[in-house]
Amino acid sequence: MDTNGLFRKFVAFTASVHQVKHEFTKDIRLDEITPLQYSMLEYIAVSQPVTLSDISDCLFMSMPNTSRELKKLSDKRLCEKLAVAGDRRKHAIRLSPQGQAMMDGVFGQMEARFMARTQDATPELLAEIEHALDVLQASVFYTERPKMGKS
Amino acid sequence: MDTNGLFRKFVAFTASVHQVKHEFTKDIRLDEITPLQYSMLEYIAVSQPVTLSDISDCLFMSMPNTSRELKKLSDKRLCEKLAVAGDRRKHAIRLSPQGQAMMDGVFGQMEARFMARTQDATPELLAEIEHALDVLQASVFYTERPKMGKS
DNA sequence: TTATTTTGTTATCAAATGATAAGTAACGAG
DNA sequence: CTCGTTACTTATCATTTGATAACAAAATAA
Repeated sequence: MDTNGLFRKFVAFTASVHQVKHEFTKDIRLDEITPLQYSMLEYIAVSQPVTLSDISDCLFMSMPNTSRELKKLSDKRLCEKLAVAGDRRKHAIRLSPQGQAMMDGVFGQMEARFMARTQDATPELLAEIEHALDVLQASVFYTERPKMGKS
Repeated sequence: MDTNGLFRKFVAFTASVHQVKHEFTKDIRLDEITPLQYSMLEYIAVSQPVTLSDISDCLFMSMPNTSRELKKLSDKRLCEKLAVAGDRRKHAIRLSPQGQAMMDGVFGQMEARFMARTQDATPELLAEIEHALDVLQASVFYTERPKMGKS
């Protein structure tokens, strides 16, 4: 079968995803925040609570750099480190109310742009889009299980 | 309808795509090349021939920075600038044979990883994946038409 | 022809990011 | 308790990337 053609579609597709994601977010990044810091906030927003190691693993950043950038976010009052019961080395990282408000605003803008692209879609097409997202995430764009944590 | 749920899937999906793309490419980037330069090479490989402005527009880089980084790629003999008939300001940028060989190797590695994820898929699932890529690219992940060129 | 726009270049500077070494505190095994 | 491991921090340095100003050559318009 034409697996090579499928691979080419995969390449073109990932390029489009990168580009569209960038178009959706490029002009709504507040000052006070670098692109890397934004990606950390987005990750925290979706996966909170997280640990420093989670961020480091998922964003492919070294621990020292993760620590440094997170400190800047904490200094800006955009996220908080809470002690974790049971292991005092770890911190549960969450968005602060300000950080949550900021990310709510960002996601709101993104959602508006997303809906602008889907508003003319029929219910059938919407269902198809949702199904397509599910299929691809399950079969191709799944993320390797990171080495699991403990009990 | 649950457009909000769909948007959340969109957000999770784009995050997965970024991550998987990174996992596919992180350890096959040769020395001699920075991440930004790699993204330029990948874009050139897929869209060649391109102009400097094309790269600048599609990769959201300023012209001066695009020019600088492309010069480094040219110095490394990974791409070539050819004169364009009809407009001597423009250059048709292509991969050099060395650059093409390098990108062939990179895409080969990526394809192996892609196939590792799809080798157990039935022909029906493969068809479904292909259809899903088409649907999403047409309805959500299409890129805005940049201001068109000339005649 | 002259003026304006397009396409690209060069130079310079600041900021963001990556990499490494060294250190600390808490946990867990023996 | 001691030792090794985990989770994280601090400091430092080099590289990469982004931003801006100033320029030049070719095309296009007037």
